[in-house]
Amino acid sequence: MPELPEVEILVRHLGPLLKGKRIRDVEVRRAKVLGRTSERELKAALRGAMFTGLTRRGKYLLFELRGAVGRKSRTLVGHLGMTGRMYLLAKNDPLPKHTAVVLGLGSLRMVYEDTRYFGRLTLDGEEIQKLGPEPLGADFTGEYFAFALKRSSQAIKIKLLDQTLVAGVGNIYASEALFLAGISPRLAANKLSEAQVKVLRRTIRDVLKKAIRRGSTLPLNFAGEEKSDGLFYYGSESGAGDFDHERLLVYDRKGQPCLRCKTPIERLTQAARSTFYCPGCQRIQPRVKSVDG
DNA sequence: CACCATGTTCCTTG
DNA sequence: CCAAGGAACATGGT
Repeated sequence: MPELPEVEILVRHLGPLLKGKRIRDVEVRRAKVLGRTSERELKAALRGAMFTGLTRRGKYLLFELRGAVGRKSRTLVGHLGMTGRMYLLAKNDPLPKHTAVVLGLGSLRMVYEDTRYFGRLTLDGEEIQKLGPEPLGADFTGEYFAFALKRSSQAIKIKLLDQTLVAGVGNIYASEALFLAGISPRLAANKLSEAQVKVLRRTIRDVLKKAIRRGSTLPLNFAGEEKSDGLFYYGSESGAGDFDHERLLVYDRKGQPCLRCKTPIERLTQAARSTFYCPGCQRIQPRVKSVDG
C-alpha cells in the first residue's frame, strides 16, 4: 500500500481512531520488521503508552506516543514497504496470515500485517533524517528542484525515486508525473530545461494531490476483511464516461494506446524497476518538423 | 517453471 | 568519493 498518497490517506483515517488509545500489549510475530530496535526495547517503550497523534513524512508513518508514567514522548516509525497494511481489529477477530506486529488496545487491536515483510515498525528514526523535502510542502520549491536536478546526470525517472531528493514519490507516480509533463523518463536530470523542471514539479504535486483526493472519496476498507483497500489508484466507480481522469494514464498500460496520442505505451527497465511511458508524448529529442513527401 | 510486483539497502564494479 | 547495475529481502499472482 505504499507511495505518499496511500500513506497520507491511512494517516488521516487511522490518526483519529488511535488518538487517546493506550497500548496494553505488544506482540511481535516477525522481529525482522523491527529493524534495529530489539523486541524488548519496543515493548518497554510501547507498553502503557498512549497514542497522541499520527503524521506522515514521505512514505513513513510517525506515531506519536506519550509514555505511561509521565510526559516522556516517543515516536514509533512505520513504513509499509510494498505490501504492508495497518488497521484496527476487534480483540477477538482472527489475525491475518502475515501479521508482523499486534498492539493490544483493550477492546481493539492495531494490526500491522505485511505479506513480504519489507516494511518496518521501529523506534529507529534514522531513515527519516535522510529524507528530502515533502513534495506537497513549502520546501519543495522550483529553485530547490532545479538545483538538485542540475547536479545529476542520472535519468530523471530514477532521480524521482530518490527519497533524499524528494520524499514520497514512488514507481507509479513517477511514471505518471513524467507522462503528464511530457518528459522522457530517460532524460538526464541535468538536461531538463528550466521550463521542464517547472512543469515536472507541478505535475508531481498535481498527481499526488489528485490521488489523495481520490483516496479520500473512495470507500476504502481499513478493517482488513477484504483486500480492496490498499491500491486505491486502481479500480474506480468512475462513472461518467469517455475520459477517466482518475485512472492511471501510463502505469501498467504497456501496449495500450496512449490516452493522448494513441501511440502504444511502452515499458522499460530502469534501476531494475518498470517505467511506463508514451514514446510519442515523451521524447528526448524534440519532434522534428515533418516535411511531407 | 518463468516473470512480475506500490520499496529500500547493500554490495560490487568501474 | 561517485555512478551504475544488480542482488537481496519474502511472498504471492499470473
